[in-house]
Amino acid sequence: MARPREFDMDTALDGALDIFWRQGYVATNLPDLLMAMGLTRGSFYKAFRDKLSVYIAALDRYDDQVVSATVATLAGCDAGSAQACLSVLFSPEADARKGCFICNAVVELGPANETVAAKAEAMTVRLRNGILGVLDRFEVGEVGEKRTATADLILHLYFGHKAIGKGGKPPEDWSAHLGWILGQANDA
Amino acid sequence: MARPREFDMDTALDGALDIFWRQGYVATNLPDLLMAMGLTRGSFYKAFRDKLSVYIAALDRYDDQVVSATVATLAGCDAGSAQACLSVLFSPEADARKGCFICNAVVELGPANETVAAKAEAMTVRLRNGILGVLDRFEVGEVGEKRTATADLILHLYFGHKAIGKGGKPPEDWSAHLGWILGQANDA
DNA sequence: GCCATTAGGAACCAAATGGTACAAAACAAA
DNA sequence: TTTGTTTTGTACCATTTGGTTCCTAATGGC
Repeated sequence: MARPREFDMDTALDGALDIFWRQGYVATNLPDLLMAMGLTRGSFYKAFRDKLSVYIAALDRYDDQVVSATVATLAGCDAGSAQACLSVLFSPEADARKGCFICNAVVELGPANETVAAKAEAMTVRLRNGILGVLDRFEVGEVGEKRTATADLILHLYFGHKAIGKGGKPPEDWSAHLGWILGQANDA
Repeated sequence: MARPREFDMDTALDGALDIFWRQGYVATNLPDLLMAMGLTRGSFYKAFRDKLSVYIAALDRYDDQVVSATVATLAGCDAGSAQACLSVLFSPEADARKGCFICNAVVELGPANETVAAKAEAMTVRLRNGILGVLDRFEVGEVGEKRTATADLILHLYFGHKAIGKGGKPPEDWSAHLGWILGQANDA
């Protein structure tokens, strides 16, 4: 009935996520964004409302791809210990300088944009629940309150780990620290 | 011999630090910055080179004021345990939504500005050494390698704590977690 | 092959940005 | 009081920004 679009929506959003993740919102101007998405101005504004809405779409895509994959890995882990399952959160990454997109979004747009702040908060909760699920599965910490505290602790550590990574420190293996925390949670 | 400046340099820099810390670099336009610093365009460009140089001056001021105070508190702490001394890093703050200026700087300008990245790195090292000093003083962890790893762990936790705070979660008391980590470091 | 409909592309635009120029004012020394 | 110097404030400017317009091209149903 009409001319079909030539670009692939998922590919374009992946490109947007990558460059926003890497450079942030304002540091990515429209030409940069268009290049990363592989489309031109006309197609861009035909398919999306504006730059901010694409950023929010990238945030959603991060949720669908990265956060979901992480949570699924945590849930489906068949390793023998909580430490082994949770270590996926701290494994060295190819491009650690990108940091954590959730943290980046909170820092840059969170204070000024309620939608961004809310989505970041939701993703944070998803991660926390994923961690908590592992602790529950392995019965780390006897009582519920202690478990949630431990989950929070690991979540904080995760964010800190990502923040340091964005700062440029070479990624290290932090799984040993997990052992400490989990061991202590069981002892207490 | 000439007309003296009417504004106080330290007060102006404090204002710049506050608004940059709170809003970030790009979200703070020149009128905002001038308002926060309490001076007008002419005075601004007479006293400073440009907006970026003021941001970097604010970074230095953060180092001089906040980081130095934290390090000094850690060094001068006469409490009876490492946990008590280190808990200052996690005490609830009046305005947690500002987050950690080091992390904010790394996220927003670090990837594009080498000076900012270097200064942030230097402050990170200062904090780490401050933590390490406490561990050394209380002989937490038998060997040096273990101590530095523990210091890194606490530093990561600190950054994560600040990141969560900027996200808007109500600040909680995390000193208990310190106990776990430190206890485990001694046990291992 | 026609035609309605939509994508693609380039020229264009208004607004906001950081930064500059310059004149007036305030001060200190002589 | 005069003079030289520096601050202050306002008007102005060039550039970059995200966003719009509008024309052309391509497609699929009839």
